[in-house]
Amino acid sequence: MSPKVPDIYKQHKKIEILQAAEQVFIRKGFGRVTMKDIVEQCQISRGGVYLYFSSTDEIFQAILDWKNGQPQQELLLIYESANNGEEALTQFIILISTYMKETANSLYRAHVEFFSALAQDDNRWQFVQQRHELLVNNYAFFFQEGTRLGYFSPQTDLRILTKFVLTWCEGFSLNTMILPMDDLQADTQIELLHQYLRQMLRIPSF
Amino acid sequence: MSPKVPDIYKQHKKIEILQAAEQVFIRKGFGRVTMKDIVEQCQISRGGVYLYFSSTDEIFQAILDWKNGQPQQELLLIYESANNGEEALTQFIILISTYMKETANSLYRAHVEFFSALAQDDNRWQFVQQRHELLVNNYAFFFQEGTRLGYFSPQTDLRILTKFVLTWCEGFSLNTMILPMDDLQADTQIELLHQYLRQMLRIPSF
Amino acid sequence: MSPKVPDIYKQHKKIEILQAAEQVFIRKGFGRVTMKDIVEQCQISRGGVYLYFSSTDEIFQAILDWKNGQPQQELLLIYESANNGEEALTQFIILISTYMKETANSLYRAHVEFFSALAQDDNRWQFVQQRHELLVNNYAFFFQEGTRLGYFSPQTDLRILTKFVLTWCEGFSLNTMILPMDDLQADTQIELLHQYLRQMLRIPSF
Amino acid sequence: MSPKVPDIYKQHKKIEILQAAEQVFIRKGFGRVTMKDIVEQCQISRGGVYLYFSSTDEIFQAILDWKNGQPQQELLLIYESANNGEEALTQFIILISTYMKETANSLYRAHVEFFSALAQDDNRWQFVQQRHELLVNNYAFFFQEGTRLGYFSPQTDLRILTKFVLTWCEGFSLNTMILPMDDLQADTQIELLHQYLRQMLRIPSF
DNA sequence: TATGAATGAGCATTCATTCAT
DNA sequence: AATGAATGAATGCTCATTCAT
Repeated sequence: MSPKVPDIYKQHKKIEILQAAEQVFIRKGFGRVTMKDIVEQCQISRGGVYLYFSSTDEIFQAILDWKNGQPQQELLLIYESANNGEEALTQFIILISTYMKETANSLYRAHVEFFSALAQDDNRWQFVQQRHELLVNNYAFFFQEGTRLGYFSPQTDLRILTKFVLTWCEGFSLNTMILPMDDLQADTQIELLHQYLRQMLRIPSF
Repeated sequence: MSPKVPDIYKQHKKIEILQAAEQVFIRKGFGRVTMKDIVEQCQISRGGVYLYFSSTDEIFQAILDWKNGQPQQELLLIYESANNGEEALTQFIILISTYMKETANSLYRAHVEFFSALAQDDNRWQFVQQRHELLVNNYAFFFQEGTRLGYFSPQTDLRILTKFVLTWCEGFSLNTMILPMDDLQADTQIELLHQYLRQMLRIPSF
Repeated sequence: MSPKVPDIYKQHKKIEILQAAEQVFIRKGFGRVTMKDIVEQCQISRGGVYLYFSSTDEIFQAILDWKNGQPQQELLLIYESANNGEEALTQFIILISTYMKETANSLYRAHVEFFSALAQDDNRWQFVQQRHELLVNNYAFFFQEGTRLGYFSPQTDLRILTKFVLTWCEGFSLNTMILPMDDLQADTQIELLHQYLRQMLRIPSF
Repeated sequence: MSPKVPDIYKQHKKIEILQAAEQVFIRKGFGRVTMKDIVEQCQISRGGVYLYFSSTDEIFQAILDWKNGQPQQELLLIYESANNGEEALTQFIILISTYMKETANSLYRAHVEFFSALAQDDNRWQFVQQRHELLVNNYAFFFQEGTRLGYFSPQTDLRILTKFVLTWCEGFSLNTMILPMDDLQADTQIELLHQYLRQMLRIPSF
């Protein structure tokens, strides 16, 4: 009756499956992925996968949870190398533009498909919303920390500014999926964002 | 020799199907829609629908084409009622915020799902890209017209500004699908956009 | 009540359909032919064809009947140019080898498919058998006529010899469909048949 | 790691399906057979059959392959009981006439339909041709063996004679499908073949 | 725990046939 | 007589899910 196999083993097996499944989702998006795809990538039997997860939905969500457990530390590392607001902001811009440009070959495609396919009565909206909340907190903290360090003198509420920026980033990521970089004029757009933030954060000249 | 039933009839029938299908796509998104759903909504027989369209993909694309055939005239109507740049911009903001807030219950969800599910070797990317191009042209024309009328004195390239704004709008629409308006702080974000545009278009004070 | 359109018109229309359908059957064989194929080839409406025939089966059979109405006169024409048994037999061999080699691109393929697909309880076996009977009669008559003319001195019953020859021809036609002429060694085989007949008909030397 | 269910099991299951399918093909010919028919005859689920074969075509071809794997040994067994050419030839005639008379209730019908329905661009012609080649080799070997044993003194190339005989047999099999034995005068025709072979093989009188 | 053969519900698609015009 | 849009039964095929081993 008592579990013979310790939870740690189960956890390990689960992660093994998630890693394999992630590759599938990156490759095929969300909706076209079948259990067969995942099973084949895992090198585990059909029934085996079902012992741990009972649908592609569940697996995908588990991947997102798992990834959330590895929060972006990179943002705050900026302050270890930047000596002033200008430098910090520049590094910030470089960082997020790197993220955004990767979307075409990342889990992002599947992610967008996943929640745009969510039925309105689905009970996973909460999950999606919490994820978004975490993201906002993470980014807002970057600006707050910059302000605390005297790098930024924001002329507006930082949380709302963060949301504004993330909204733009969301759109940019989406467009990255659709358009060639040229059509998007990616770098010029990013430069506009850079200017905007420089101004909104009223970075002291020096 | 001449067709008893003119092409206009076929066109009408097609549109009948598209209208029904649109309801289905709004309700269920893109990927979960089956021909059966559409057939049932149409009140036409299985074979009847196949007479006009041969897949959900084709129907969805036809809906987008059909909608594209009714381009947004509203943007340019603004200049018929607005007396100065400030008024024009305000009306512009109101208009797009209306559009964006509607996304949750519109075809937008299905649209996002449609292209995020597009396989990389799909030959419909071109279609999606052309659609985007049209949108950019449409919006850019609004700003150009405002400039020609002396309402705006843009301090930056209008086309790139348009893209920047549309990028943000894309993100906003997406977030509208995910988040309750409150979490999104929709109006406050829109206000930020308003300020940004007011400044970038250097609307002359009066 | 009385027919406004004379039968002659109906006949003409029927033959129009049969001619078109024959092309389809030659191109596609029997089983893969749909009413749509025939309708498209005819340039007549779907319903129009149904006024005259109600299935592909019926059409195919009508084609065979129609063709049967044009019996092979060529066999007997041989006696108008041949001056002796040897010449008659040679012309006979040339004639049938021509027929048989044509099978790949003729109605023969469809014909074989048609009756091999005939269900055992089908009431069209009789039709097929009558057709075969006609064929035997036609060929037997050639040999009888040759005998009457003193060209042949058959050492066996002519009717059974005819059947034997036709059996071989049937197999040869079939193989023509399957094999390249080279593999079949067509001409060498035909030469064997020639020799066999020369002997069985005991063509007087001269 | 090692498969719990060995390949032998899969092979067995395949053969189970083929046996059931063969009954269906014998009963219905080739073209009218649906997967549903085969599924029902197998007493296996729809998906179950698809696990092993993905179309009726594939199944039919597998049946032919499987049958080919059991080559006709009977021909050569003749030489174990026959004491001279006359006896060998007589047994040969009896054997093939038995084969040919069975065609009406055998797979032959389906076989004829199968290849007469083959589209010209089909890649299975090769398969059909190889099958024919095998058949020729098999029969030719019989005559060669008889010659080696001194039973036959052929006055013509044995391979071409084999082809000639097989051509006739093909036609006879076909006619067996179409005609009642009486109309065909089967035994009399076979007697003609017997005489012909006796002569061509110049069986030494004794 | 783990396996993978088997299941069968469910959707896509075709096509002979009808019928209002 | 002729049309061709419309029908819906029938089939092919896939895939999530189960279960005996």
